[in-house]
Amino acid sequence: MQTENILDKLKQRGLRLTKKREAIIAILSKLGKPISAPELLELLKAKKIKLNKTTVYRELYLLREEGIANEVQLGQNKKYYEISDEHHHHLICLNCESISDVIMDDKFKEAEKKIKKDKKFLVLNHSLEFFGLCQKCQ
Amino acid sequence: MQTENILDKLKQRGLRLTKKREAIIAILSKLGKPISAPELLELLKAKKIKLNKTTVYRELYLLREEGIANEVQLGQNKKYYEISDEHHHHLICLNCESISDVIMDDKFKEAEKKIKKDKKFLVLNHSLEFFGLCQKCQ
DNA sequence: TGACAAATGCAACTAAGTTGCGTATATTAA
DNA sequence: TTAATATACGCAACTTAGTTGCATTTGTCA
Repeated sequence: MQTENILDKLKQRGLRLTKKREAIIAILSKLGKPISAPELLELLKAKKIKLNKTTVYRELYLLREEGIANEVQLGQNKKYYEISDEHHHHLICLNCESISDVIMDDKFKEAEKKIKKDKKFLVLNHSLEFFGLCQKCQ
Repeated sequence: MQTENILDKLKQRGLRLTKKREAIIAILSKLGKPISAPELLELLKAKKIKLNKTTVYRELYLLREEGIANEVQLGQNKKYYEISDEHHHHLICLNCESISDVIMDDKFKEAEKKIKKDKKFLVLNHSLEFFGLCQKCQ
């Protein structure tokens, strides 16, 4: 989703268009891969955009509420955020910690039916991450 | 793996058999599902076994080093630990937060080959968790 | 039983994330 | 253009998970 479209969507929901909000959305939108709150804070600081960590956390929460961003857990002890997009998974390099996306033809529909049948557990979503070595680090 | 077998294995590696170590291993072994360090600490306290959180963290680290326990990330902001067993995945209830195991016939061998071919990324391991509602919470 | 390494405790610390509350600002209606 | 007001933001203090350094205790084996 493009930055402009996101801002329009937020405006339609009665939310304000502030410089700081735009900056956060622009970063998430252009980055194209998950980023953590502390990393986002660093990036904003590097771009000379002053804003408090509370604001960053609240903004990320809001973007999730509005269905614009997703939270993903990538093995570290912090959460990562990315613009909601086509359903995909991640490749996480155990050496350099780089993250990239991977789209898989969904093998899970069938598995989820089986889980419902065998375990009586209703699957609403799933997370799948691959850990290993990226091309550079092999 | 049974508590006794684990203790034998540790002894063979020159590690000591203490009451506290035994208590931690017994809990992990009998529980049969992932538990977090704070939860483990609570459980030990309830059983009147006094031990410091540093010890718990160090013990969990050691058990991982020895290949006896696994660390899993389940969407919360803490890590979970379980005795290493047959490769499996987890069902996590979004309502009551209960966790259970599920074994899937592995669909990933092929997917991992494709990732190697398309992305030049070498997969060493993966994590897959299903989020939804358990039978009670539906 | 004594020596010594392994195990444990304690206190102080870091890092991620949260909460309450007061102030500032974007937006809308006049 | 301005005034009202709800949203956005900052700040300080807090919580929770996890770590580190160092001193003390304890299991094991000779």
